[in-house]
Amino acid sequence: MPAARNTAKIPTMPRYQPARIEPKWQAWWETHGTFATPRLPGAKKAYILDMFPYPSGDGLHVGHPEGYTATDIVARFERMRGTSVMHPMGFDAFGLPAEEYAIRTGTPPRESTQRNIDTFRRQLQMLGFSYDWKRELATTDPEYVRWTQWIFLVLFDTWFDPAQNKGRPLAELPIPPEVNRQGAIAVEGYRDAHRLAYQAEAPVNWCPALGTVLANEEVIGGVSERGGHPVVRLPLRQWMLRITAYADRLERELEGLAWPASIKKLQCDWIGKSSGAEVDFFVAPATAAEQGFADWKTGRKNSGFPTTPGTDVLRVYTTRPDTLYGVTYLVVAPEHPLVDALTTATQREAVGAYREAATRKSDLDRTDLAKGKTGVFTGSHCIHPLTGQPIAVWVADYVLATYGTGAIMAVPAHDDRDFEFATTFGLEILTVVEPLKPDRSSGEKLFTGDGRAIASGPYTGLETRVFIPQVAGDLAAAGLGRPAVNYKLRDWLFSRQRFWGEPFPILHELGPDGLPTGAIRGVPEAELPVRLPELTDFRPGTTPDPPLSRAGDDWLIVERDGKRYRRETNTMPQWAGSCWYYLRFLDPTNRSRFIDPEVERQWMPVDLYVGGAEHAVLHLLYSRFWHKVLFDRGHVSQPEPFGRLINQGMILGEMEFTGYRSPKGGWVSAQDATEAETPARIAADQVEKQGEHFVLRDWPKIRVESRAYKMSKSRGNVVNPDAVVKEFGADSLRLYEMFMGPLEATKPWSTAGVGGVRGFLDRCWRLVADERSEEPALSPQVVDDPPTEEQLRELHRMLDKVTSDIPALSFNTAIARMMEFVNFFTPLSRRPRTVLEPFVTVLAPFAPHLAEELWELLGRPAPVSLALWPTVDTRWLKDDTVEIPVQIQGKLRGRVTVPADADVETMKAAAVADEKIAELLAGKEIVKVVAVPGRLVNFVVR
RNA sequence: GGCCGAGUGGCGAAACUGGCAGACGCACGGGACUUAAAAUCCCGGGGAGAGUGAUCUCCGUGCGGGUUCAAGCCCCGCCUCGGCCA
Repeated sequence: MPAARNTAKIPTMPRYQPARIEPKWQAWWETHGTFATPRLPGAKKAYILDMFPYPSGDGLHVGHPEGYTATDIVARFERMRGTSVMHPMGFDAFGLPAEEYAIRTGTPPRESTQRNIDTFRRQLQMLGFSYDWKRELATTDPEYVRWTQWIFLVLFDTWFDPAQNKGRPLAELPIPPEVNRQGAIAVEGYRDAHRLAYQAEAPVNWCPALGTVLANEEVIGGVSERGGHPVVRLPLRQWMLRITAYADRLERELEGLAWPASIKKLQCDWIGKSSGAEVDFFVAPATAAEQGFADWKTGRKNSGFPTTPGTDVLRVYTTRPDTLYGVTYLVVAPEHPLVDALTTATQREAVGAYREAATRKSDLDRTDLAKGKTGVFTGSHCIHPLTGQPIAVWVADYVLATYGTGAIMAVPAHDDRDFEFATTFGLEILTVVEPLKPDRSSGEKLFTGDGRAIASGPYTGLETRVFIPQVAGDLAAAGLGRPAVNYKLRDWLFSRQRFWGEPFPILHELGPDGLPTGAIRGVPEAELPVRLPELTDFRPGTTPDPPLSRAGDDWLIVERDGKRYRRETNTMPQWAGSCWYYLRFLDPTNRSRFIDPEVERQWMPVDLYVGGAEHAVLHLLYSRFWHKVLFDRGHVSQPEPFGRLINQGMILGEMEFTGYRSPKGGWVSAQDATEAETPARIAADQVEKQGEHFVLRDWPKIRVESRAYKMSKSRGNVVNPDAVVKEFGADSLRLYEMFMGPLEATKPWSTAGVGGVRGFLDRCWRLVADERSEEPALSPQVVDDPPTEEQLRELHRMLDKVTSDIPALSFNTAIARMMEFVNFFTPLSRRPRTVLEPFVTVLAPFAPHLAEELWELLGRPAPVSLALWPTVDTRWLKDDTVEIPVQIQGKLRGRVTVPADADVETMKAAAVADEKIAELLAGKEIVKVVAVPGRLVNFVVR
């Protein structure tokens, strides 16, 4: 009994208990279908989309909820303003990590993927996001794969018509008569060669450790982006997507998008449009070169510039045709088709060895400026089209076969790489451009900027930007060259030799001998999806032969129309599923189409797309490409999928202080630390700031480093959302992540900061709830008094700020303003209900569980999540009077209070009337008075 | 090396179009309540100096210049850090 009395002494106050109210409201929303989205939007729609996550085995990290909370706030806000909101979530579930995990543990990928998805879903639901979970999808769902494969077949059935600058059905591809004459097989070959999805024998990045071919962008510094395994180059039959055909549109149509300028620029640079000219250099025959060149030049004058170069010329691409007179040698890529023809007998051995070595290098190794240049002379010369001089032809791997024409004219005086190469091999350097303004660095032989031509025959004296079009025109007129545009963008290597991806819906015809004939056909739409076979061993092999080729004949071999076919055994890359998921969300259960056109037309485009900047280039570029193809083929109504894009910043780990211990013991100042010293973490209370740096409190001579690091398992600074929710609640996590700083900024985590916003939520609770009652009850301080003018002013200013900050995604300042509101009302013993109710309403998007609970306490019908957003009464935004600063010579010297709408004269009069100002102005001549209504008065005196 | 972004109190930050620098929060200090502590509520915090005092003066947004009546914000030149690309 005494024990019971003891516990009773500590009152069981119904404090703010997130662990109780959060699951309660999540269940309520689910059973009431609160966030279900209608098939078609009403008068106003908002499609608010997160980049869906890859469900890794580690579960959510705190970076995920940052963007997700931002979109959730906007979605909830828009809903409360009567907008039809589409806010779905799903999972990007194919891909390497799941497969690696599966191989490691022997679990089929589908099982581990499903487990990971369940974890992610649980964590997302625990945070109270207002997704319409009925629309959930995973890229691995057979019904989703079906339509991914269907879109592939659209690409397979599309050719790009350069004349119309759009993709068209293959049936509309004009077949040239000479192809037609060669028969049906030739026609099929011609069609296959024009498809947007085509096969090519290409040197690929084969990674033996991962057992797959990787895209160029997945290879970093000669090793795989994932895992850091070595990559070698091998020729292999691959599926390619002709994204280069859309390079021009992908670049130009960026313009109208509300995307960060930096992202647009990244995409633009990735596409890498350059304009310049193609120029033909006549290959000098061993004998009678001069006459041959003269004849060729005459012939060209009459015939013009041929579309494809013959074997008598070396065609180069240059962005600087104005430097033509500075060419001192030519370079062909090791893979260039003319290498053999150009190589003389004496050089054959050296060139052969060089080409062999080049196959073992990645493009990066070859083009990296930091690495030394290599090359071999072919023994041949070409004739300079304008000067008639013989120019030596070299083979060097800094020229890529896949860029431009695979050959360049080297101008060492005006190009970095040519300069380095010429210096290495002692080749001539001819200066033909000089800077317009001779600058300090003259004497340097290399000048890559624009300037004025020198030693350039008839063009001498021209400025670069005049020279280029002029010489390009002259070359074209002479049949020696033509203006040309090039892109850095390569076609997209779309096949992977892995198990855990979408199978290609492609069949390879087999001849009577059981070998492929080369003829291919798509799997009929009605037979989709092509499912992955059940494999007991899904490991990649040691050769590029894909795991699917080990499937039994029951999967591998099919018969159609009396012919035998073998299924394609490559799988699609992880990007495939994420290319179109935003479309499927709109109509996730449609069994007859990938999306209903009416649904697409009414919901698209995505109005707000939030995700990490790591997808700035690839995902966004690939999606745009697919979308444009679907647009061209009439399957979607808009040319671009994502209207407004925001990249949320990275969340770093907690701030760390690092000191350095010398091997002898004792500390070494951070700026003197070397490899010999061991870094050690130091607690925050052991350091203090001294000037620019932090030092040890006890040894102020010892500097320490202070920095926040990226969260990583190895560093042990990963913050787990489950733990944060357990300690502080989901609303606190949401609110803290939004309060940390601007959404797009990189910012360090602070657990104390989470406690801070939790404190705010506690105060919100106490503002409305009675702490002393045994059961949750309304505080007696909440009363039906009419609010005072001052209270209305406070309310409407807060409302105004929050209402304008949410669409601007300035959540940190919106929350700060709500805190001010709470600080204002907390001390009041009588808090008018008519002020608290609108507050709880605007709190709802940020801390939805708490808001629902307070709403219920206030006796209002749930859910506040769908309550009407309060209207700002602008009457209360303006004060009658304002206090404005008065400056003299721009320095603050006093303040005066004037009517808010005071004009310039009134303000001046009020300022000079101020006792102190008058005193300071006495005896001075007023030269000028600057008065900005409502802002300030500034006297300029002499 | 190139491109992009950022440097503001002890810390995260705010400052709308060039107009009172530091809102809001953390941490810290003080007070009220309490036997005490926790919790809560209230108050105070850029720096230096002067004054018994309400106050006053000077300095202050990475560094050096510039434009302007007025610069955290615009211009020129640097430094440091971060991200992406090479």
